[in-house]
Amino acid sequence: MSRNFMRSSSWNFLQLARYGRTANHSQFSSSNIFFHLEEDDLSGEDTSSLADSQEDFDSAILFGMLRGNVVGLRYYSGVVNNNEMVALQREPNNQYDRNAVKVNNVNGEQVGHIKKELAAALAHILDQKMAKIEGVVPYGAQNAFTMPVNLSFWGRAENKQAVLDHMMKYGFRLGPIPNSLQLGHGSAKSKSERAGPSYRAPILPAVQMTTEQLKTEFDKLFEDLKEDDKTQELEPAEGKTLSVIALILTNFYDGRPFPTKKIKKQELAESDVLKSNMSQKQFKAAKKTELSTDSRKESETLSQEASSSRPKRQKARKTKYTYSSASEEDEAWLPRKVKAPAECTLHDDDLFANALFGLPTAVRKKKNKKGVTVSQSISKAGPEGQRRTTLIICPLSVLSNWIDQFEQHIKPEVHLNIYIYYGPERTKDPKVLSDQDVVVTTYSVLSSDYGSRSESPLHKVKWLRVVLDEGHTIRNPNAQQTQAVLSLEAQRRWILTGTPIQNSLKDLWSLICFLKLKPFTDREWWHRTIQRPVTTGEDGGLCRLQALIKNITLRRTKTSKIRGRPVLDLPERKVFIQHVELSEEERQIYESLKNEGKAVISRYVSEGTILSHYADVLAVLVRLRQLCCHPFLVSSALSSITTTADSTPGDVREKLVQKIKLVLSSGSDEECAICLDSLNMPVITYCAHVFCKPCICQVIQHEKQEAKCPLCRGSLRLDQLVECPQEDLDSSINKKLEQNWMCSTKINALMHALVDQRRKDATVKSIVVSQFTSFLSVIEVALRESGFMFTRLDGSMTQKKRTEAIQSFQRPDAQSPTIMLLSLKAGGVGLNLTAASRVFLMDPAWNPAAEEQCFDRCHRLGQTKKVIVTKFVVRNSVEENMLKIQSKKRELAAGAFGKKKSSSSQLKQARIEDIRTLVDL
DNA sequence: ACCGCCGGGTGCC
DNA sequence: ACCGCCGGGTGCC
Repeated sequence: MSRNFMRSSSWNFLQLARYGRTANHSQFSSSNIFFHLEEDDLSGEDTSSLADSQEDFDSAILFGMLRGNVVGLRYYSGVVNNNEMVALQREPNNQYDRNAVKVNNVNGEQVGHIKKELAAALAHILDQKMAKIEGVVPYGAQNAFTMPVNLSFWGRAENKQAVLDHMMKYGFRLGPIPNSLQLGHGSAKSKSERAGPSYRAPILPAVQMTTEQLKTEFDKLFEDLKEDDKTQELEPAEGKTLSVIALILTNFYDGRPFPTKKIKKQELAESDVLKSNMSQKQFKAAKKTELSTDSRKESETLSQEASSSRPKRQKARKTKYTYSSASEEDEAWLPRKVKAPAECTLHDDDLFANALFGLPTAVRKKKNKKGVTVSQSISKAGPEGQRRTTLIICPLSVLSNWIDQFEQHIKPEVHLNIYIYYGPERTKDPKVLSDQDVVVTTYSVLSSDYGSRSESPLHKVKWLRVVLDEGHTIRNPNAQQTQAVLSLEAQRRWILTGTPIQNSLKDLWSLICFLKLKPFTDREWWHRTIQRPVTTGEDGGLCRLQALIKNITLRRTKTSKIRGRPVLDLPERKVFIQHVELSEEERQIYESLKNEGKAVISRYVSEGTILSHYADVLAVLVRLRQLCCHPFLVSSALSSITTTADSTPGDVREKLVQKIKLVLSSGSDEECAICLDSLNMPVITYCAHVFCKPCICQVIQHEKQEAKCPLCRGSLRLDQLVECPQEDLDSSINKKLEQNWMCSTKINALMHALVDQRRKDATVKSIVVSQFTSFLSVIEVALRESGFMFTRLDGSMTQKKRTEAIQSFQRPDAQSPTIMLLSLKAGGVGLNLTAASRVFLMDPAWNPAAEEQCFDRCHRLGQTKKVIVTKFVVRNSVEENMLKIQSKKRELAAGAFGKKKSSSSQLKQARIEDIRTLVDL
C-alpha cells in the first residue's frame, strides 16, 4: 500500500486524529488497515490568513523540529487535547512583546503564547515567511499554566539553512523529534524528509487523508446506514407527520458498535474535569451566560461525573477512534435484516415488535405466511439457560394498557408468561422473573428498587430485552430513574416514544446512551458528528441525523404498513377550527384590556426590558386568552398589571404570588430555564421568573452571595423566593358562579355543538379540553343546566380519582357520562379515552404537540369511530395570533428537530417576536 | 505553580 | 552581609 502524505490544504484543520478505516475491497482482513489522517474539525472556520496554496505544501520539506512551551494558558479559554495540533500566529502589535507568537487551537481560539525567548527567535522566521511552523501538543493539554508544544518547521529547501542558522543564533537547535516523544512506533525517521507531520505515526503504515476524504468517510458511514434502510420492511414515515403512534428506538445488537462499520474507541477520553484556568470572576460570568444556552446542556453528562465539583471550564474533548468494517458476524445483526433464509425469515425482534405494537392481525398474518409462530420465537428465544425475558418499563398510567394489550390482543395469539412486577407483593426472587417471557414494571418501582440494588430481582436478571415505554421519561440523565434504567443488564434495548426529542438533540442522546449505540454514546462523537453539525445548520448534519434516526427507529404512523397492510387501521380523524366572534360586550372588555396590555408591553419593548418583565407580559396574554374563553376567568385580584416600584414588600410578595399562579395556570407549559424540563415545585423570584425550586436553590447555593437570576441577572436570595400557595385557584370563580352565572361566546358555541350532537346521536361521547381548569368549572355549570352527564380530569386530582373518572367515562353503559372535562396538561401520554370520538379544544395551546397529544387520547388503538376535533378560536384575538405561532413551531418541528438551534440571544429575539405577534405590536 | 523567579528580611549555634 | 539562606509574593506576551 503506497503512502500518501497529502497534506491538508487548510491551515486551520489542525487536529490530528487517528483512524483505522474499512477497506472492504481489500485482501487484508478488515482490522489491519489503518489510515492516518488529519481530521477536519467539522465546525472549524478557516479564518486563518495563513492559508497556503497546495503548491507550497507540495514543495515543502521538513527542516526540523523543536520542543517549545506554550505559556499563559490561564488567561485564555481555548482548549486543546493531547496530540492535537495548534496554530501559531504572530502578534506584532502585542503591547508587551513585539515578537509575541499566539497559539491557537483548532477552532481558532487562543490557547496561550509561545514563551518569549522562543517567540523572539520565531518572530523573524514567521514574519519573513522563511518557514511554516506547525505545533502539536504532545501531552500536558490539561495543564493549567504551561504546556509543551512540538514545533515542526516546514519550507522550501533553499530556506532551510537560513532558518537553522537563525534559530541557532537564539540558542535553538532544530532536530528530529526525540524518540521519547513519538507516539506509537511508526517509522518516523523514514518519513521525516517528506511532507506531513511524521511524529504521530500510528502502529501501522499510515496514509494521511485530506479533510475532504475524511468528510467523505463520515458521510459514507451514514450513507451505508441509509442503504440498510432499504431493507426495512416498515416503510419509513413519509413526510413529516405528527401522527406518530410509536417511535420505537431499538438496539438490536447487544450494545455492540453500530454494525455498518464497527467503530471502536481507541483512546478513552480523559476525565472532563479540569482545573480552573479562569479567575473566579470569569468563571462566574461564564457560568451565568451558560445557564440559558445550549452549552449548559452540553455540560451535563450522563455519568454525572463532576457534577458535585463542577469543573470551572468544560473542556471540549477530542477522542480518537478506529473503526473497521462490519464483520460477517455483525452482518447478522444489521437492523431490519429480512433477507435471511426462509425458515427463519423473521427476526425475532420483528415478531416481538409486532406482538407488542402491531395489531393481532399483523401477528397472525406473519404466523401464517411465514410459518413461524410468535410463541416459538418469543418464548424460546434461545437454548436453556440463556436470556429469554423481556422487561417492559412504563409509567404507572400506562401499566394497565400493557396488561390489557397482553390479555386482549397478544395472549389469544401466543402463549406468554407475563409477570407484573408491581406492588408490595412483588417477588423478590430473580428466578421468578427470569422464568417469564415478559415482565412489566414501572419506572417508579424500578427506581425505588434501584435504591437497594442488591436486593432487587430486577437488577439480578440478565434480560433479553429491556423495553422503555414512553422512553423520553429518561431524558434527564441525572434522574435516579435514568440511572436505574441504565443499570439494568440487557442484551437488546428498545425505547418506545412518540416524542424522542422534546427540548433538544440532547434528549435523543440520552436515549442513544440507553441503547448503547456506539459510537454515539460518546459525548464527543455524538457532538461532533451529529449535534454540532445539526445545531449549526451545517450541510449534511441533518442528513446524518435523519439517517441515524431512520436506522434505529421503527416508525409506526397511522399510515405505516407492513407488507402493504396498515399496521394500525385507525379511523379517520378530522380537525376543524371553528372561529367564533366575541359578543359586543366581550369585545369591549377585550379591547380595553388589550390596549392596556399593549401599552405596557410596547413600553417594555422600547425600553428593551421585555424579557425581564416576562411575567408581566405573560399576565397580559393570559388575561386576554382568558377573556376569549369567559370573562369570569380573569381574576379580579390581577386588575393592575404594572408593578409599581414603591410598593411595600408585602405588596410585592402578593403580586409575585399572583404572577406565579398565572404562569402555572396559563397552561403555557413553562419550562424551567435551568433544567429545561417542565417545572417541578415552581418558585418565583423577585424579578418574577419562575424556576424549579431545587434548580434555583442549587444556583443560589453555588453562587452564594453573588447569585443572579439566570434569566435577567437580577439579584437572587433564597429568602426571596416565593412559592405558589396550595390554595384553590378556583375559589373566586366559584363565588362568581354561585352569584350570577352567565354564558360566553365560546360556551355558547360549545353547548350548541354538544346539544346538536346529542340530538343526532346521544351515544357519542366528547372530550372538552381547556388549559384553564377554571374554565372547565364554568363549563360544568352550563353542562348541568343542559342536563349532560359529565366527568372531569385535571391535574389537581389524586391518582385514585383520576382512575375513577377515566373508568366511568370509558364504561359503555347508559349511566356513564358522555362528556369528559379535561385539562390540557392532564391529558398526557398514556391516557386512554377512546370512548370519546369528539374533542372540543376550547382554547389553543402554545405547543401544538400538546394539542396533538391530547387529540390522540381518543384517536388511538381501540377507537372505532371517526374522530372529530373542534378547535375554538376567537376571531381577531390573541388566539388567532397563537395559531400563527403554532404553525411556525410546526414548521420548525417538521424541519427535523429544529435545526439551527440558535443562540440564546436568537431565542430571546424569537420570544420577543412571538410576544409582539401575540399582541399585534 | 507540589515549580522558578524576584526581592525583602535577615544573619553563630 | 558587596554574601547565603529563608520564606512570602507572585506568575504570558
